[in-house]
Amino acid sequence: MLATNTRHKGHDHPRPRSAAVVDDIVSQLADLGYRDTEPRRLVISAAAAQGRPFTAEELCAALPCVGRATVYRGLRLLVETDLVCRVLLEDRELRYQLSHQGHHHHMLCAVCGASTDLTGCDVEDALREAAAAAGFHMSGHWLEVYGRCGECSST
Amino acid sequence: MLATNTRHKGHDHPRPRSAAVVDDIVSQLADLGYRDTEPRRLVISAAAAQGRPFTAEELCAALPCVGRATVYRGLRLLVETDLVCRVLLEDRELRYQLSHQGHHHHMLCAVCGASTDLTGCDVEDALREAAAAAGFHMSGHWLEVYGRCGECSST
DNA sequence: ATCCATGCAAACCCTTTGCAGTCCA
DNA sequence: TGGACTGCAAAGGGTTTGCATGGAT
Repeated sequence: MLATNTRHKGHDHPRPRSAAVVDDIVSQLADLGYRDTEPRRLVISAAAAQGRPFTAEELCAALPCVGRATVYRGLRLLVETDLVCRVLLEDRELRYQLSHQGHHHHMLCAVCGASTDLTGCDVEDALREAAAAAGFHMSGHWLEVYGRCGECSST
Repeated sequence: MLATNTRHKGHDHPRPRSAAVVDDIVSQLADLGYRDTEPRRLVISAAAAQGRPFTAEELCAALPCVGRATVYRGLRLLVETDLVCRVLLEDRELRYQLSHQGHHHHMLCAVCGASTDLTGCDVEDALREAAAAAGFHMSGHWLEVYGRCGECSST
């Protein structure tokens, strides 16, 4: 559990990386017509501060000053706008994480809980072909990969 | 919705296919030390009668004489013993279906709701390799394929 | 005769919603 | 200023659990 807590609203000194991330997300939301509000920024900031996929409940706990409904609404908005993606653990627990945009999948470490993007893999095409071979027209899919990340494998 | 309602305990005439399925499952459960009870058979039978992935709630509705808790417990037991597998729809609704055993995935038709097994596809190896390339040791995965089945594509 | 399995209802967890007040644009 | 956003608390749905009863082995 890294204590990677991000200082929010540090508009004076060289701001922590995550502040830029928050600004970026807020501006993307603004482009879509969504308002820039304090609670919203807090949600985004807390989400960005998480080192690994988090639950809505964890965000609520991390933001005692923000209403639970606001956290959920914020999260939903972020998912809908593709800024945050959902991650499903093996036990079907639903978690979230900032999206690195574009279609990709996650490799979830059972030990440390970290999520690593799975890219450069054409599973998708293989899937589509296999489905087509069975006369099925694939339009989407859901994939999660479980196991151990490099660090946790070596220890 | 076929009215493929199985006569339970019809040990007289040539029994419907599903009765054999039920007997088979019950005996597998027996081997594991689980009792052969009427409610349990009803749950299995109802599950076998479904033409496509079903929800726990649907089973409850189909079995008004069986307690809701019993349906849920039965379903859980069947999943744990690998006799029934879970299916996750795009909207994250959880459904179930009798397992055709062995590892496989499902192609879910958005139109008719049918589920077809996806086999003869080495997605798994491709995945494992792609993960390994990133230093990740894959031990499991979750995959659902969404789209239209052959029949629904042609219409 | 055991102990597992059942049924009911209440408890639970997670998420959404209604509504009045607040605040950005 | 108006409409979006927020917070609270209450409602919601889907699933699990406690406990006394019933039934399989």
